[in-house]
Amino acid sequence: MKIATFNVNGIHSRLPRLLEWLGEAQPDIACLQEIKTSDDTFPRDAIEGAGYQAIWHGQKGFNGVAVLTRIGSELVERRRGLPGDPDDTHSRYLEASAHGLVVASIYLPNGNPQPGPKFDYKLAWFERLLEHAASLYASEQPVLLIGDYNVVATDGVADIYSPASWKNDALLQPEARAAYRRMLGQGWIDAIHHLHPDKPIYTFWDFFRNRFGRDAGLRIDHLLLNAAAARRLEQAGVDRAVRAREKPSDHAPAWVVLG
DNA sequence: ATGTCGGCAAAATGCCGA
Repeated sequence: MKIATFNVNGIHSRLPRLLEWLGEAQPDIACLQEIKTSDDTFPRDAIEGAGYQAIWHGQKGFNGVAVLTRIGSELVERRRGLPGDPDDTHSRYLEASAHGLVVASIYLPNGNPQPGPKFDYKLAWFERLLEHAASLYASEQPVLLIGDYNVVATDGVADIYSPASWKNDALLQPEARAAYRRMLGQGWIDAIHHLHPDKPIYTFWDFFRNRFGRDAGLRIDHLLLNAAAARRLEQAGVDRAVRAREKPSDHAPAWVVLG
């Protein structure tokens, strides 16, 4: 069973790349982020043409998350949006049951510039995620919280090519890292780190300054597994070739295989 | 400070968010 996450950075512009990747990678479940579309303009027909059904939580112009599974398999929405703030208008969380798993597509706020209200929102959103994640962790069902966490866990080369030019960025700030560590402290396993602890396996390369060409990448898309899911973890990786194609997203798909 | 994208409003360029 293959479960993937892909920040597409605009599902309309990225549709050729997305369909091509679905055909090649054949994930059983795919979580998408930054679909940047209203609910009524989600490209359902094109995705069905590739053999996938979807649920989505859209938003005009920004954010937006989706969960895809193969047509005919289980896909039941459990929750859209995190509890804890009824005034939050951003579409950043979508949780589903699929293939006997609980899976959530997560688009954590970027938080730049920091300090400031956007960084405060990032930390407040993270607190809501932590609270909800604690209740999910204890599930006897396998649970996967996967997506763009917008956090570089450490300054190590497995997480970032070089922290120097990012040291003031929201993705590296101690408060964001502390929140991510608290997720791990609940017991969640960071699948890529767990299977490849010392290897640079980046998921994002900024469009600026030829950063993909120089492999100046960051690992910010994470697949967090509860104990029931981690017991079944067999493989984890990143489809970095997708980032090298024409009109790519700035992220590459990341995935796990569960037995 | 700078660079490059996607998407939007609204007239084709400037804005925001990343």
